[in-house]
Amino acid sequence: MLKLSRLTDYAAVVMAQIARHHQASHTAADLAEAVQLPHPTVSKTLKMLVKAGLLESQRGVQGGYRLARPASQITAADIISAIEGPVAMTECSQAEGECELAATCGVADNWQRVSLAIRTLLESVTLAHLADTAPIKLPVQLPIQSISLSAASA
Amino acid sequence: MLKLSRLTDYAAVVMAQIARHHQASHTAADLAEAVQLPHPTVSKTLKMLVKAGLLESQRGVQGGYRLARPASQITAADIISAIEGPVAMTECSQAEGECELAATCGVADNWQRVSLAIRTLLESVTLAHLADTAPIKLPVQLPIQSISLSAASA
DNA sequence: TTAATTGGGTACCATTTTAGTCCTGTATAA
DNA sequence: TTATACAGGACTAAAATGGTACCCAATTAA
Repeated sequence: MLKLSRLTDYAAVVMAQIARHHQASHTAADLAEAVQLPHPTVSKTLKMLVKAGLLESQRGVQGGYRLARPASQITAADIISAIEGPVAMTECSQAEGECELAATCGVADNWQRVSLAIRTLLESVTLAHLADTAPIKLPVQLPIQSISLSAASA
Repeated sequence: MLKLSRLTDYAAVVMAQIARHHQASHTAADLAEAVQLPHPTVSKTLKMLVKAGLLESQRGVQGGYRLARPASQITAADIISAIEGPVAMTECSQAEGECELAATCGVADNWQRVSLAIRTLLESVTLAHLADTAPIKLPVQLPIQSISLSAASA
């Protein structure tokens, strides 16, 4: 499936919710209500997003969460890595050559290039795009050109 | 991480191995030896690839596995979906609107577009590319243009 | 026709990952 | 000072994943 974990999904939904009302501060309880998910789970997700620097939090009365920067400067890749860690398709495309099968593998390098292309794609999609109810019409063509999967030939 | 399962990784390595010697028939045992993985695991992977129509098998003496079609006509997306099922980033991007949170979600459509872009990218990478020890220099720019993530605006 | 070879299918178990919950602590504003 | 709300971590339950074993089916050559 190559799919996102459920928590990552929640994170995107919650971030979009905050982005649509970015002027206000949102409590975990309000957000949980808005997106119809259990409070503790939403809370956990929010904490991860704070730790990743995508949200800022304020404790106490009138506290809550706000975007740490404009939605146009937060990418899908940011949200995914906040929850799941770095975007990479294979174990070996993140850690440095720790794979003892490297000798017989023969596809590692090319997987890394594919990985890079996907990462670049995800970096070109912003929270502003995701939160928008209109279809994305972002310039995805452009960043992909800069990938061209031959990047590693340098 | 957005990562492939380990079996998918194995599948890619095994497929690449077969692709590099596509004239011969490969037994599960030979392949397991070549890629240094346990025989039963490789065997299981091979069966999935056969079921997906990417490999053909021949039983009996002198039997083994061969590519069902040229490596240039087998894509990374084919291999991934053979093992993990359809390439999709979220639950709801494969099944038809079964998500009861759709009302409060608000990001489903856009995730689907991202999903589509990734799928198209993976479809543009062939087994021939993966098996090649030289860096991929494939025309990834072109298919991406056809995505442009505005496809769903139609 | 029979024996050896090789894949096919299924069921099972162990491990890991994921998800969800709870508890206790800390900061803040009224 | 008290109610509110986030911070951090521990814990548990559930699910997915990976790996193994076993027995069956097909093919071929002697």
